[in-house]
Amino acid sequence: MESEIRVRFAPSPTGYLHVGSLRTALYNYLYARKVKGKFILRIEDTDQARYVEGAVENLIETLNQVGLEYDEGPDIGGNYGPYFQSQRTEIYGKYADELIEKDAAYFCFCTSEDLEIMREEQIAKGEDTRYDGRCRKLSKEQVQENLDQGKPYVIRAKIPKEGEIVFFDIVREKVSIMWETVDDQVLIKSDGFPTYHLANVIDDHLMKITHVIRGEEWLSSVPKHLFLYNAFGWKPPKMCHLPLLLNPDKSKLSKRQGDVAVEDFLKKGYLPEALLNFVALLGWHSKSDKELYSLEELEKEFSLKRINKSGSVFDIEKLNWMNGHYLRELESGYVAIKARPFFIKAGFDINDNEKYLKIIEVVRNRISTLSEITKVAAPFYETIKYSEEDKQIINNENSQRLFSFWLKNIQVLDIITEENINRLLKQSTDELGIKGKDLYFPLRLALFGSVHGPELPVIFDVLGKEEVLGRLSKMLD
RNA sequence: GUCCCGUUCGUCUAGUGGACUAGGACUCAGGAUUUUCAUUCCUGCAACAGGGGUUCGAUUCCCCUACGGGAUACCA
Repeated sequence: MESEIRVRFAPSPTGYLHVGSLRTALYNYLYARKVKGKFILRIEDTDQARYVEGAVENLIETLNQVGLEYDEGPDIGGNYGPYFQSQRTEIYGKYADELIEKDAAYFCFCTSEDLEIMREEQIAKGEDTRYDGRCRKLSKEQVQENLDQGKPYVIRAKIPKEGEIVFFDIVREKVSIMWETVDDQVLIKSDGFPTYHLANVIDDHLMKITHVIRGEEWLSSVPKHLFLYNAFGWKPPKMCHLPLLLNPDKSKLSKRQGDVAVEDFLKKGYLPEALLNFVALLGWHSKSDKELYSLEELEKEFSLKRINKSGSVFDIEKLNWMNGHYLRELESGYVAIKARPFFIKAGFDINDNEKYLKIIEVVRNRISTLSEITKVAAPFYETIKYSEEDKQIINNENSQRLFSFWLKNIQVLDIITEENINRLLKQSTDELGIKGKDLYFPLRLALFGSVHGPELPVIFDVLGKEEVLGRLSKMLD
């Protein structure tokens, strides 16, 4: 089992699942499934200041809703737990000590005020703002003395001052960075918690992670991480940095310019199938021109090698189209289930399941998100309100003759079939001399409240004889 | 500012030196189907950031410039 591929999705619980994170989670998931490896969820909650109540539950809930199942994680356990970093502080402390022993890290007693002053001086001199390493020079005795006095401290990485580090990223290929541009990163904060950089390296190693697949914003941190792997004598995982998701103005996708929370998309009536498919295409493309994929198909097709390098704009127009596509193509029973909350919220009585399913079938190809569905279905549930323009058509002499004719002829019918309707349509033309728009528009207006809309037999079928009669007779007032 | 990464139609992208009059998808425009609308189908508009090389030949390789983004925290 040494060769088993293990990847992880490691979000910090700051409130909700971001669509960019969804894409990262998806790629991790897909790669794991593709190579029959393991997909792990780990919560990076080392920042106590950013703790958000309920964020983890929310994150897990959203992941469940879109169907991204993980093999190990905080709520389901696994052999490499705990999966909350906040529950692993002792582990990090131990390894930090090891780093000190190996002279790969050092105690730093600078206060945030000290740092602030240092930074201002550097800016004034036009220098780069980096920790100047003053605490590196502290002797063992001085350090011990400070420690004994109970002075607050952090532990910093003792990053090399010269030379260059070259590493290979699956997406970026060769990347090289000069050590002198890398800061002496804080590893253990003064509250005793580790920073992301330390925790992530230790956990990835302990959890036997083989591939780190994450956003591009981490690319410049890789040297810090590689430094740690090297100091510990560990083999680093393969790196794979994903191109960023962008706002329409090409800046990093943010809340300010629209929805970014997956739960909000779900609430608005985007289907998991569409969300996943759409997001999969942001940065990845199969060899073929195929763009419509189910999760299962993606699991077979996906490959890290075909991830591209440049950031992608999150184009809501295409998402809308894709969502509409799934609304039309997926099994109608499934769409009916997904649509149910929207009908309930609109106050529509959907207890008549047969009618409800018929309506779903009618309206689902007229919308791109479920949030629009009740508006389209409303004429089937509510009393129709007419505009002045509508009333003109309704009160038109021909229209009135038409309504009387249909009322009379439908009353005598046992059941309304499509044949019946077509026959009456023909009779309307033959006997009343009404045809074309003069025929269809008034009828659709009477029964559906709009001159445009579904085919007449469909409307009759959904409404049923009694309701059709009721609506027709209302026209004669 | 510094470091790193990137740059093909408006957007998502195909393309790894000749098969490119640069292909697909979304959007948009036109048409067909339909009593209407929606769906569906067809057609069209639209791009290799710029400049130097390398080469018989560059979208493809190298360099420079421009532009964009990311990172520069005791946040992740």
